[in-house]
Amino acid sequence: MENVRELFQTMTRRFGLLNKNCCQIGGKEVSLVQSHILYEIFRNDKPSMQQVAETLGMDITTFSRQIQTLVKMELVVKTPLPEDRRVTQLSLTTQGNYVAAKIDADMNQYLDEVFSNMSEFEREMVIKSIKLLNEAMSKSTVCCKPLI
Amino acid sequence: MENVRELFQTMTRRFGLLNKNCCQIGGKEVSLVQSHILYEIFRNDKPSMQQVAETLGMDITTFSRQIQTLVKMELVVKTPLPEDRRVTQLSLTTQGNYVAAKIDADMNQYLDEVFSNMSEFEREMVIKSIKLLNEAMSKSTVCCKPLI
DNA sequence: CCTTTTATTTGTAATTTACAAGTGTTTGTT
DNA sequence: AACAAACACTTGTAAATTACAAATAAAAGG
Repeated sequence: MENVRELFQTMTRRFGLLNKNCCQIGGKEVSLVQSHILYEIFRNDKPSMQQVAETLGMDITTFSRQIQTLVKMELVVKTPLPEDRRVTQLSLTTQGNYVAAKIDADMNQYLDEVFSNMSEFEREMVIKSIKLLNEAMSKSTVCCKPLI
Repeated sequence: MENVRELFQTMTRRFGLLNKNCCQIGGKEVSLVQSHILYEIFRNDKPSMQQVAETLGMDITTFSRQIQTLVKMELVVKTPLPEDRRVTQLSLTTQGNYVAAKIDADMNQYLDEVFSNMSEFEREMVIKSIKLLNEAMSKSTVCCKPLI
């Protein structure tokens, strides 16, 4: 069997590199971590700080500071949860939404381009595989539990 | 078509998380970036600074400082290339080799576990898909050129 | 030679990170 | 109701990581 780790290392590195470059939108410079945060707020409905921090595997104090930055950048808004005022709900501003959507679109465009180098059959196989992989990883006991 | 980006985002995040946790070996604490550097030196034969930095998409000055750290940790050795003394060849010390090999083994063990949740057929499909994906990404013009 | 290019390093300063300790809020116990 | 414990989040602080600009040192080109 070939070197499986190498395949994965190459793949994840390529995605990491991509993300690094694709986050300067409309005057706002967004870091890789910040784009991940925006993405999570984008796809969840008013998640709490803890929720997002845990999903991203970030230390909560680090996360707190990142959110402060994003609030200053006017991309994110914090509102206390009425039922439990310890909890902070996160949501995107109009601008934050725009930035998140733009990153999403760029990302999808890139993926489209990548897939354009494949046949229909291959494309479906790859997508099926990624799904399988995600499921299998979520079942693993080694580390990085499900988290979604 | 489903949300392809979401699949990829989840996948790469899971791998990122994994790497974060799997790098404390024999008294040495190795960061994610450092483990990537060790890996590249591990699998290439005496690569130059530039070579590795470019592969990892790192700024050369940042890379230079990381290498300084790894040299201090006695995991990496720098030797000037005789034919061109501007160039620095990188190699692993015995200890560096041990650390890199240990991370590699851990990583492979994790992947084995992940694959154990699949059938033989699925496993082959997934591996084939990752290969396809790497090829397709290397052909993309958007960003992050081949790099290997 | 002497200028230019190339590979790497340092000056500097901002950003990111995380441990420990703190604040404010809710829950549980009596 | 009162108080301790648990919880969600924030700050103090200090180290690690990052990257631009400028410096060094070696090779290549004219």
